[in-house]
Amino acid sequence: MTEMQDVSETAAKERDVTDLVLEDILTGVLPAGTWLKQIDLEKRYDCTRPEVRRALDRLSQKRLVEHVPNRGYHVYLPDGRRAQEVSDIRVILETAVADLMVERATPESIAKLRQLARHFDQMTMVGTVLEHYEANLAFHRELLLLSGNHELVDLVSEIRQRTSSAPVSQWRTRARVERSAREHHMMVDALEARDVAGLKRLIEAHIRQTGDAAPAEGVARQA
Amino acid sequence: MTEMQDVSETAAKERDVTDLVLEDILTGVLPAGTWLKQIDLEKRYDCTRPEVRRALDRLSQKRLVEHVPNRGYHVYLPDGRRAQEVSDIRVILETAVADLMVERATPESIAKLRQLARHFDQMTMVGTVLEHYEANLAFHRELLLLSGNHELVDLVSEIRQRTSSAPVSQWRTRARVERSAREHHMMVDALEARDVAGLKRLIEAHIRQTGDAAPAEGVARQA
DNA sequence: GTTACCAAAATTGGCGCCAATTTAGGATAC
DNA sequence: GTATCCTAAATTGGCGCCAATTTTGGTAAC
Repeated sequence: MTEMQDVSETAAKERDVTDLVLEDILTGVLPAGTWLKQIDLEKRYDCTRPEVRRALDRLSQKRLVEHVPNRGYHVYLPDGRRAQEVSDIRVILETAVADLMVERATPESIAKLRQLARHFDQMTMVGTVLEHYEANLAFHRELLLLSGNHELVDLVSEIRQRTSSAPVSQWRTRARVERSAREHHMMVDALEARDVAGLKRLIEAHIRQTGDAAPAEGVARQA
Repeated sequence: MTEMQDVSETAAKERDVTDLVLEDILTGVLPAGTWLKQIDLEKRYDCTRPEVRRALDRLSQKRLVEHVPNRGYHVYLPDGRRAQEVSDIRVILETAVADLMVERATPESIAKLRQLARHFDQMTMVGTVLEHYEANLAFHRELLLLSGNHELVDLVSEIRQRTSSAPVSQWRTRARVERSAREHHMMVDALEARDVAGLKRLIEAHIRQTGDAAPAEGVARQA
């Protein structure tokens, strides 16, 4: 089992326990399969028993941890099929509104997206895993926000968390991260050029993390 | 405020409190805006205080009730824009996999869908609001299941609950319900005829509850 | 040496009490 | 007669204790 000493984060004292546990799962501090003992969490986050139980209940509702009656809670083991299905859903949702995003993009929103893409670049160099993760989240939130559908933004943020360890562990390789950073800028380019088809292709490749986003440049000249 | 007497449902005694409250919200027993006092719920469902609080916390995570600190929980007021956005999301998701559904449909699955559609018809005549609601849910679950994406099935079931009172209250009109029943059968027809475009059109009209199942070329049109 | 059983330690989870905050009603002052 | 303040009732919500179940370690029997 993983070490579970009290880390005494006085700065993070006031934040919600659920978020703290969530962060530690997403950043890989609590690896998949780990049994989350209530006493350990109580000490680790310096909180009370009911707070721990509320957090665990919420996370099990979000399907991030599994609850086994009279046995406890443990972090979900990576499920290849489920991860694939979540990716499929994200591709459907995020490409479906590509035309809306292009339609509603303004110079101001494009500038903001560029800034967020650059911020992600910076976090690649200096920044914790969590800051990096949140920078990525912020970029995609802002991009989706262009669709005008706030529920969609929240929903994607939600299901994105469902494949916890998989994407974060993939980020461990620097090559992968650097390509993600480049793809962010390419998406903003496609948006600026009002290239819907190219944007869709980029989004799909970005989510699937496959290499083939090749013919984006060629189509970009149209419109 | 609504009456909150103990209904003494001995049959439903063993079920989870969360589901019981959820049902009462979805069926309109607890109308939008109602303040859910913990003491009342305790008596109504014959359960303990912690159980009530867990249920309320879960429902507020699902965004079905709103939590106001030191004030309590109340059923979310209907939000037209949000309902519209959820509908848009459902249209995107359910039409996106129409081709997969046609591709994977077998004589057996079509027969099962027919049976579920007929079951919905029956519940139109004899059956409580809840049974009716669940019959509808069962049909759509089975239909979506054809896509092979289990996560998608769960996700749609989830977001379907986010517009609680709106769809159920619309069901109050008999004409609306009867058209829904007819549309179910038409969907199975389209599935059997392997008519992907027609199926998509039907699904969109069914979700949007608009009469025109004619020319819906785009996927996610927004007002 | 291995297996089965029993007991002790640990962990989960149900439940109720009490403090803190809010709300409503009444009394008093203007 | 009305507005304001103050008090009392009601409600929320934090917290800890204890019973029930599981796990683990040791011992004895085969």
